[in-house]
Amino acid sequence: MEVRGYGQFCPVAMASEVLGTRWTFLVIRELLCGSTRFNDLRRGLPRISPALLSKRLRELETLGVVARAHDAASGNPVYRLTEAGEDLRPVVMAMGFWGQRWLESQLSLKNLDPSLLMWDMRRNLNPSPLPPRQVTVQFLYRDVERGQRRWWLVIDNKPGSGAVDLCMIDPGYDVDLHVATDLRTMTAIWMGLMTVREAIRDGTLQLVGAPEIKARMQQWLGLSVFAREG
Amino acid sequence: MEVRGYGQFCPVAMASEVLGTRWTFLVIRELLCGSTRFNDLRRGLPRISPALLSKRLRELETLGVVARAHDAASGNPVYRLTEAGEDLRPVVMAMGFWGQRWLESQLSLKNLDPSLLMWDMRRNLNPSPLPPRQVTVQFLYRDVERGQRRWWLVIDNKPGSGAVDLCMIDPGYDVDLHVATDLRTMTAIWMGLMTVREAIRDGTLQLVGAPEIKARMQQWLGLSVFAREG
DNA sequence: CAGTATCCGATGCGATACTG
DNA sequence: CAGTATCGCATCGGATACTG
Repeated sequence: MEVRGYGQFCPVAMASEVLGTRWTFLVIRELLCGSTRFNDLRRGLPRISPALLSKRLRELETLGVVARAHDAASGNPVYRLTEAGEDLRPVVMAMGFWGQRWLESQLSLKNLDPSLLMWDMRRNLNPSPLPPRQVTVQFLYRDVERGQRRWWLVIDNKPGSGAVDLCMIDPGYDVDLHVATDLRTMTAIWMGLMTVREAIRDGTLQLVGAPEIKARMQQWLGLSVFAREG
Repeated sequence: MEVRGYGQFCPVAMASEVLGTRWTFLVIRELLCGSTRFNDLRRGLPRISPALLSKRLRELETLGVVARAHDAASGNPVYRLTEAGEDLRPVVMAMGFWGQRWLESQLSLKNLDPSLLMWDMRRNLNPSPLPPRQVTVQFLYRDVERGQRRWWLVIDNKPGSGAVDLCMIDPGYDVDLHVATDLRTMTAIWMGLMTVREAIRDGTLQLVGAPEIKARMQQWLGLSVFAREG
């Protein structure tokens, strides 16, 4: 049971463990979230083997859910959802809300993973509440092993941009905000199980840095899409 | 690929073939439709082996989706959905609508099965447009092998009742309406892909019998829950 | 970067038979 | 009626290594 898990805290993953063909819903979720390249998909699904990902993509292609193409510029293969694939969004969302509501307490916080959390945060971050310049936020997970303890989000928020980079090695920029917490707390916030304010009051989250960035963390931190109604 | 099919025309089955753990969504569908006993479930899932059904029920029980109890009167085991299980309805419906929309043309009409169709019709039949007395409708599928060619629905529509019986052997009552068609046509009507009126006009469906029952067939024939929006 | 190739143990699951 | 027991093949899928 344990060995076969997806190692993900995402509610879709938890629902899929019993209901779904292995990895299939998660591949679709990654595509729905906007990943298009093979190794981007692998990044969102760290435990999938390349052989199986390839197989799943071919199956979904046969089913008419995925279309394989080549990027005009780079010539790299890209995978996109067809209209039928996009239409699976309600199914995946329904699974996610159900998992969030009914499986969260059992599984969510047993499948912590800093890289998936940070990768999701990078993807959903909302730069608009941030000042219109480059912003660097450092995350320190006190309870995580040395190699994955520190992360940097570098948000290029100059007007017209909005790109977010995720680094595991110090990018060298001045840090605008230091976030220190434990992985479980940050994941719970991300899942909408608690708020930034509550975590600060509990003493499980500390913020040091620019007050205007600190104050709006709950806003620029885009929450998991399943966090709202859960 | 063919041997592993569910042999069902239900859109949930078609969607499950690729997306779901084998049989799991269909077991849930049966429970959502109101089956509670082991052999009722088997009836709605003719190709499942008893061992696998048993296994799935135990898995769903572990997951908190199904609760096993004993019928007070008979002492027989009954399986019911918990609140979490009922809450899967949106997921199953989303899968069904998706399957209906995107997989229907490929698969629906390749998985014809008279017993499943009649069993579904029995379950969803709406007696209220029928006269308030016992009504017997005979179905004749011209293209089906002798053993499954003829079916009778006996609707006890006396005030306060509403029970529907399905027979494969002549119950001996006077038949109020004779329906003669082919299996594909009747399935298409059931799926909402065509109407009774259209089938009559095409000449693929003939009705002989009481005019008031004939005229309201589209009404008393409750359609598949996926027929509406598809 | 984007996959294939190969291996092999684990399991999934269908078929059949049997039991309280 | 409501399952369990057993068998055995097929496939699934993880790990690892390799290729254009």
